[in-house]
Amino acid sequence: MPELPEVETIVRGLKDRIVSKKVIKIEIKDKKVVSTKIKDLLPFTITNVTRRAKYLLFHTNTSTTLLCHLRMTGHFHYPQNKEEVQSSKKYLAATFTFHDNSTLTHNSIRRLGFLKPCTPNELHTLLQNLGPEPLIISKEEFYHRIAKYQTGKIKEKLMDQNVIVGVGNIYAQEALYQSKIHPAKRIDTITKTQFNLLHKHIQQILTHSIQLQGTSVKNYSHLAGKGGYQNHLQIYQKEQCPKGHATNTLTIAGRGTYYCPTCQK
DNA sequence: CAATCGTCCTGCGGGC
DNA sequence: TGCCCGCAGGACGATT
Repeated sequence: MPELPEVETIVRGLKDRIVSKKVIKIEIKDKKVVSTKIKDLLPFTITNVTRRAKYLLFHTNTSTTLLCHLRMTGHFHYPQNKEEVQSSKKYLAATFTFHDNSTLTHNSIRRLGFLKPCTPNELHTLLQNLGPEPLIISKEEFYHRIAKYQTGKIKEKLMDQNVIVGVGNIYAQEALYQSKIHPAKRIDTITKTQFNLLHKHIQQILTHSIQLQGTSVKNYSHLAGKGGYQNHLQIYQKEQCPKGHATNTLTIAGRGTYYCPTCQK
């Protein structure tokens, strides 16, 4: 469920807390989620934490970078007291101990994500097919990248990380609602004006959500608590749209999709 | 070539 | 009350 704003919030929180810290010990509890090869790097220093698409990158003072994808339910804890230490043990995948004795845990409920070391080549291979960042892409490039899939459904391509990154199920639905575009609308029936509107709304929604530290539905929380954008959702999991029309649901690319048949054409 | 399907995984909610 | 089933979904590989 973490999409761009949630991952960005987590990255900023980690950056503030662990950059320049030296990792002196790693305990791995879930080998499926956290690769034991990370231990080969010990000891190492975190030199930066960055985001690309929905991936988190932990840069180190070695040539190896730790790559993490949270998938649905991955999260991090940087506990500050005994109570937080206790809650960081739930769904624990790994604990990193720093030279100052503070700890960072990686946790995962559904265990679909991963955290693993990558050489520069491996990193390049894993990330090379990703589309452009939605907050940087121009409206012209946005149009051209999507418009070539003439027969596809618009929501499908908004969520396709090879077309444009960072937008997942929640923000795709919100952007389409605000742009008054039906999520299953064939791409070749969408006008240039509608594309421009969609581009604008995606940027506005993602920016607003980053300001509010993301959307907290179900399992997401950033390092300092819950986000605030869930209070601004207009269509996702709503029975009525903001104008009071009854919503419908349908499945697109295997994902539940809410839309307003009155507002979205 | 693009579109669709199955897979991974566990918590949760509905139904009986 | 308790159990079982199916759903939730991001990304990727296999299949159509």
